[in-house]
Amino acid sequence: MDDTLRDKPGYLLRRAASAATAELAGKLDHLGLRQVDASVLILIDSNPLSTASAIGRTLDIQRANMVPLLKRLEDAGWVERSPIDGKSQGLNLTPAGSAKLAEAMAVIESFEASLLARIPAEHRDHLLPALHALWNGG
Amino acid sequence: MDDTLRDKPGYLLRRAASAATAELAGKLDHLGLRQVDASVLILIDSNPLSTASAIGRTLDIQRANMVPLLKRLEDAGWVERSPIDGKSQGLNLTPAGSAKLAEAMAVIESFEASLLARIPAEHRDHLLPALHALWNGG
DNA sequence: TATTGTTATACTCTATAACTATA
DNA sequence: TATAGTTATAGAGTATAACAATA
Repeated sequence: MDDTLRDKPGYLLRRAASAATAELAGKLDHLGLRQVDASVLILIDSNPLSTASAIGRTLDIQRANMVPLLKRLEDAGWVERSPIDGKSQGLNLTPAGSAKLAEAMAVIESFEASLLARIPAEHRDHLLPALHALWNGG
Repeated sequence: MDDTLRDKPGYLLRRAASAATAELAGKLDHLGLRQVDASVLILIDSNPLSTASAIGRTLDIQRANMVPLLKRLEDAGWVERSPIDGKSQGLNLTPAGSAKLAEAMAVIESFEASLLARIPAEHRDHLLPALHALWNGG
């Protein structure tokens, strides 16, 4: 099959992202985490007391879809809420959440390192700047 | 919001792909096409008489999901089938399908060019080799 | 035995609309 | 007026299992 699409940057981008996504998802699955769960844990950890809405805005997740997501993290005992004012709730990691995040970070960092290792050295350092330009230049 | 994720290649890859995907989807929408429709038209064009199963394998689309997809393209008058043997059917573009593909290609190529143009010149030529290594090196 | 095309179905992810309460 | 949290729901997209017919 002649795959004419192989050299189209948009197609390649999608396929590479999809392959990487699937691979990482498989590794995080062993921890009982989806990628989005890990992303939320990371953001809460580096932004204690931020709200569900703010986390959602950063990750492009609708407010409404944050509800079941956070419920899952709360039910697992990884995240807790504390009232900020009458309408907002600040999110924080529990000790169990911090421990789970540490496990997740180990998986993620080894995965990211392995991603970069696959790229020939002469191209490697150009990937992040290029992706950054693509993401923001839209 | 401190976005710790900004410099993780896997995350950046996913966000860049998602942004590019959404942008191209918007442009193809004017033609009544989804991205996957365009991909299928492209592959049929460069591989006449290939089967639905073969197209699906190349694009990582399940056989079962090719059925409604091809039905849509057939109903639009862009694709036709001709029996290869008792169990396989070869796919081809109709003249209307070729015309639609030409429109789609114009959109896609201008989009791809604009994607590359966003990348600073010193990084630009490294993107495709890097993505290729990521996609295949999994 | 393996493959093609197909049907039916379930599951995940995401989007939208509406509502309450508070800032 | 705008925002936070929530509920309910709809729509894509994708995955799985099963089947008949053919290679």
